[in-house]
Amino acid sequence: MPGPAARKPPAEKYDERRRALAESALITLGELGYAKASLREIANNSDFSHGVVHYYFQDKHELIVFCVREQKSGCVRRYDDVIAGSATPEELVAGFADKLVETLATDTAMHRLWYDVRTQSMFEERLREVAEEIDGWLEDMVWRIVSRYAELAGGVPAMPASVLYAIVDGLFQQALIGVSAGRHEVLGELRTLVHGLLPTMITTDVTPGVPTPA
Amino acid sequence: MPGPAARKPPAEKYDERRRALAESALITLGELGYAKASLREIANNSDFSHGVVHYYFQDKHELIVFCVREQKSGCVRRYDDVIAGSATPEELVAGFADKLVETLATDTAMHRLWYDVRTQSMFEERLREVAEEIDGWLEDMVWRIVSRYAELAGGVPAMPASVLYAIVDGLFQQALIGVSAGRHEVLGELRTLVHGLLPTMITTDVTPGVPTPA
DNA sequence: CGAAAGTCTTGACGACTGTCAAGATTTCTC
DNA sequence: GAGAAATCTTGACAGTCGTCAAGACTTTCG
Repeated sequence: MPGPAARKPPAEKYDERRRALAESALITLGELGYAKASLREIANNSDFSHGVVHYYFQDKHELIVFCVREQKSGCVRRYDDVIAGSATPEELVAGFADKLVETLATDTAMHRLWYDVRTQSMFEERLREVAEEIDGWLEDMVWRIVSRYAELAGGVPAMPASVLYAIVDGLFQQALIGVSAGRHEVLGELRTLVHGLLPTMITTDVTPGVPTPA
Repeated sequence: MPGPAARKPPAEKYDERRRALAESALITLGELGYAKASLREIANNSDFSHGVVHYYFQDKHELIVFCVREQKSGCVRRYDDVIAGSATPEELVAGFADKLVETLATDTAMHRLWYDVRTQSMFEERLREVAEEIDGWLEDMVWRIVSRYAELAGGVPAMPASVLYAIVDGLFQQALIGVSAGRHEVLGELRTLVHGLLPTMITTDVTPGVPTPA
């Protein structure tokens, strides 16, 4: 009985191939989006045939969820270097802004796909789990950035993590829409914006910030 | 030659029916989203048959664009009453927060659809025009709110319109995701958040805000 | 009333979708 | 190298989709 179950030879070979298929799929997914990326189109832009998907994945849904989770998992990790490598608040904010702008310009299609999946999760229950998981990763990432920034600047975050993330996400998404529409000047604007915004996200004296709800 | 061209009898009858069809379509569109709402499903949830769509609209795309533009056009207008009816900054911010929360709870499906269309506009060029148009409406709306708030409070907006909109939109979208997932407590949190956030969006003294990019 | 214009329903079309089974091909093991 | 296991290809399946044409029904108007 062939299939994904009962792996005998080094199961890593299987996982490796699985990952390779997912990486190929990401190209088409990022280009066409969740709804319009068919398995045949995904296979055409890769070295696989359209039938092999069901050898490595149960169905299209499992493939896409795997792809997005894998891609976003690596994306979130990239910011840890910024935190670890910054000794001053100025360094940290510059590193953060640069990374944001860099990934926005480089991985445009991947970010499009993420927002697509998150939006579809409002219509499809099956996507809700992975969307909430990744949203959590991103919120934690923003929180780590702002927390460390506050620490270096001798203050504390002025807003709860969910609010910080919502603001950064709103700005990033608007910039992504701009880049997707060909307005590449938004890249520089986003960098300037982050430089100006981060100081307002912490409290260094008695100035009150946005109170936490509930 | 029957068809949308060459209207003789009161053309308003035609427009009226067109609008009625669009309003019915919004039900299904809001429930299933842009991609999964088929013309047959749209017709099933209405008094029309699936073929009549091409009598009033050239194709599915034109129907959806018409639906979303019509819906959002009315949605944006609702905030003007808040501006006109508020005599103090506190009244304005309370009215704004209440309207946001109210429409979030009442028109959940419509907001889902809007974010869906805007996200799809990053993949489909044909959607870009209407998405940018509506984004402009919303940005103007937020700008009018904050401007009037600043005026009443004796200050000026601390950030450019695009940034104000991106922040409000980020918070609203995060709340929408929460409501769609059944976490209705985010409604109250959003209200509290807006109350705390609006004062930070204007400058009443020499405190500098976020500088405008470019 | 009756003809013409407007409105709508029905059914069909080709294209596309995810899925899967049958078998070809490759890789591994003894 | 033979046989077995793993991997992959191919082709077909049942469904769904947007579109449209043919004609039925309704309204308008002389």
